[in-house]
Order: sequence, then C-alpha cells, then structure tokens
Amino acid sequence: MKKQTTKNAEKETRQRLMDAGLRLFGLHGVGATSTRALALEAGVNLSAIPYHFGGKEGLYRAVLEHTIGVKLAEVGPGLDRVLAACANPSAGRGELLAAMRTLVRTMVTVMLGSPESRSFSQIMMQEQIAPTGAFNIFHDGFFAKVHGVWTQLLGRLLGLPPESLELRLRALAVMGQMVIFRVGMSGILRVVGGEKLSDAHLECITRLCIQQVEAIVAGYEPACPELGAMSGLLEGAQ
Amino acid sequence: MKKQTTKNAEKETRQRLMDAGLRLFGLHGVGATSTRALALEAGVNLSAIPYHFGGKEGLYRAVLEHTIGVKLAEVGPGLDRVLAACANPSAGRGELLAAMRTLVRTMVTVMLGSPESRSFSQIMMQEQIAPTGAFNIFHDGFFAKVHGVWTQLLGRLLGLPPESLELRLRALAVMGQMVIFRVGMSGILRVVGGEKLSDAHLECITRLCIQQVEAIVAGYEPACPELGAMSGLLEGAQ
DNA sequence: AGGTTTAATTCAATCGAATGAATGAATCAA
DNA sequence: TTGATTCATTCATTCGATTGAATTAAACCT
Repeated sequence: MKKQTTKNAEKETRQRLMDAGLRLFGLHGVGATSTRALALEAGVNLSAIPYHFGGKEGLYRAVLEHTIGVKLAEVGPGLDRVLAACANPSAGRGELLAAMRTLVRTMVTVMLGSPESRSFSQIMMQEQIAPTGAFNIFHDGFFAKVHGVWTQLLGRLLGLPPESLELRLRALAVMGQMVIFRVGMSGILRVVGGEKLSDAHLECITRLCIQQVEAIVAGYEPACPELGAMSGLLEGAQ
Repeated sequence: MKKQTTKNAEKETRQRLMDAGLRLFGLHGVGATSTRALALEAGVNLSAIPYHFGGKEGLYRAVLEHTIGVKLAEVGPGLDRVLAACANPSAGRGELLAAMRTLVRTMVTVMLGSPESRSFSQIMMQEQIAPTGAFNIFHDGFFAKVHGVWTQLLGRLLGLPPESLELRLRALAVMGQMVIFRVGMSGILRVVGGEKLSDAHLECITRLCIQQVEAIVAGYEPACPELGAMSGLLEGAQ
C-alpha cells in the first residue's frame, strides 16, 4: 500500500502537477493561481514546483507545450487529410466538401468532446485576452494551423487565392461558428439548459455547422470586391 | 493649476478608478489585478478603492454594472428595431433581411469598433471562462438578450418555432461568426497583420458576415430533424 | 462678505495574511 | 552508500485593507 502510494507520487509528481496546472490555470489564469493551490490540487509538496519546473511560470509553459502536443495529435491527422484533399488539383467539389465535413466534425469533437479540452480552451482564451510569452506556442502550434487549413479549403471551394484578405477573414468567420460553442459555453448552458452539452447536442451542432458551411459555399458572392487585391493589408503574407 | 488638478481628482476619482478597472480587470482578471496597480493606473491613492467601492470586488461589480449599462445603451436601440420587425407579422423577407443586416452591423461595431469595447469583451470572456457572482449580470443583461434577438430573427427567416433547439443553436453559430473576431483578436492580428483592425477590415468583416448569413438563410435545410420536437432538451424554455 | 465649523475626501504609514521561492533535513530507490 | 526526490520550515515580498492625520470644499454663523 505504502509502496504503491509512494511509487505513484514519485513517478507521477510531474504529471499530477501538470494536470492540476491545466485545470487551475485554465480556470483562473497564471497570475491568479497560487503555487499552494496547485500543490494542494495535485496532492504534492509545494517545493515540487520549483524543483521539477523551475517555478510557476515553468510549470505553465510545460502544461502548454504538453497539452498542445496532445491536442495537435488529436487534430493533426484530420488536418492533414484535409490538406491532402486541397493539394490534390483533381479533387472535385464533392471531395472538398467531404473534407470540410470531417474538418467540422473534428473541430467540434476536439473542442467540445473531451472534458480536458475545456481547460485547454480556457487557457487558449486567456492567452488571446492577454498574450504572455507563451502566446506564440498557441498561435503557431494551433490557431494558425487550423486557420490555414480552413483558408486553403475555402479557397478551393470559393475560388479565391490563398492570399486573399476576404478569404482569410471568411475562414475566421466560419471557424467562429464552432468556436463560439466553446467560448460561450457558460452562457450557452444557460440558454440550452443542463450542466454539459449532451451527445445529442454535439451531433446537432456538428450537422448544423456542416449544413451552414455548405450553404455559405453554395451562396457565396464576393463581399469586399474593392479589397480583392488588397492582400497589401496583409503584412506577413506567406 | 493646483485647483484644476485637485478638482479633477476629487470629482473624478471614482470614474478614474472605474476606467482603470475596466482596463486592468479585462487584461488580467480580478484575481490577478492588484489594488496598487489599479491605484497607479488611475493616478489615485490606494485607499480610494476601499473608500469609494468597499474594496476590489466592489470596484469590479461597479465596473461591470456601469459598463453593461453603457453597452446596452449602444446596442439596445438596434436590438429593439430588430425585435419590432420580428414582431410585425406582415414583415416580409426583405424587411427581415434588412433587420438582419443592421443587427450584424451593430454587433461588429459595438464589439470591434470602440477601444473600450475591447476591455468589455475581455471581461465578458473572463466571466465565461470562470463565472463569478457577477456572471448573471452579463448573461441576463447582454448575452441572453442578443441571443434572443437572433433567435427570433432567424426563427422568422427559417420558419422555425422560437423554442426549437436547432434554432437556438443556429443562432449561436451565426453569432459566432462575429464574436470570433473579438475573441480571437490577438491571433487574428497576427494572421491579418498590423496592431489593430482598420476600418477597411471592419467594413469587410461586416459585409462578409452579412453575405454569409444571407447564404445561410437562403440555403437552409433542417439539420437535426429528429430533434425537431426536441425542445425537451431545453430546460428553461421560456 | 469674512471667518469658522463641519463633513467628505485624500494621503502616508502600517497591519496581518498570503505569495513564490529557497533552504536543509529527511526519505526513498538503486 | 549515493543520488534523486520529498518534506517542513523559513524568507523577503506583495497583497488588500485599515488607520488616523492632513487636506479640501461646502455649510454655517455673525
């Protein structure tokens, strides 16, 4: 018994701290989370934080990098599949739309499905609100990737060049349809009722987002023609 | 000179503290914002916080209530106009679509236009992440109102009953197209380039959101038919 | 109007509590 | 025994709030 407990604590101290960090950092942010609260939540001695991670900030960075790795492994294959479809010049509208459907499904599942994705999204939002030094990890490792895939996919479907400003903004708006269910979760649960979204809710959200994106693609008309060649507004166009 | 300074400080101490609070609470949250930072930012003595607001939390509530009042005054008229159109049984598709366009324009302007709206949205996001006792103020006073208007409007345009679960979720998804530009601002600025969205960007976002909502309305097909009568999933249907 | 009192507000100094980190002893597996 | 890890204790700092004196504008009185 003692050995088990000890063994667990030893090998898993880092992991327990990172779990606690993911939860508490997501809930209250780095600044408002105390090392003592972290140690208590993890069931670990306070000094384990400076010892294993060099301090609270170090734990935060470790949590970020680890969680981003996990999430990227979840979405990565889906993203690659979509990218492959986009890169294939002979891919028809049907295949591109199929790729879109899997992309929506992947996003909804990853963002809303697992419970730890809640904390992940919370930390991501905190970084969007007040970017810390770790913002780049999120942006380059996640946000930009997903946005890039949507941009390529919609570019093919709408016939817009990948550098188009309107295309990039449209990709964001389309993503927003899914993201809002994560961002506004607290409020949404009050509107919909209940303490968490049921599987039926998730399935409905998925289908309805797919259907709306299909409608957007079908009914597309240029909205900002005068900005057509306005990729000049893009600085880091790449 | 001295009198002016003095006079300003006297009459405006509360206001200055609330301005500072809006900015700092939005940036770092209540827990991570120190009274000293607030006093410094406001150019005011530290004791003014307990004196005028009873403490940091009191200042937070005051900031919330005041700012919500201001924002509601900005959107209120626009919302009412849309509600009036929805309530008018003889309103045709054209009038409803016109109402939709002003609703999109209002949301984009209020959320992305003014600089203090940034802090407001940031605080709103903080409350969505970790609702405090003040969450109700936001939800009932803002979120639920805007969502209700979108629900009514889309209900008319799509021919769905106001209690429909799919309708409510669709209203959220549609709102998400605009909300994401506020929520993901930090990341968006990296994607688009620059330090803030220009007027040209805002106009493009507005038009493109309008066009996409038009497409969604035009291309609507029920996505969750089996949930058609599933307002049973709604607890507080009202 | 001029001088005095009064209540409200601001201020510097200070409080106890909580913070993040460091320390060295204690514990453990190897 | 050795090196790694955990632990209780301690440190300097910062936190939110309080205190009582100082300052101010306004009300009052003659």
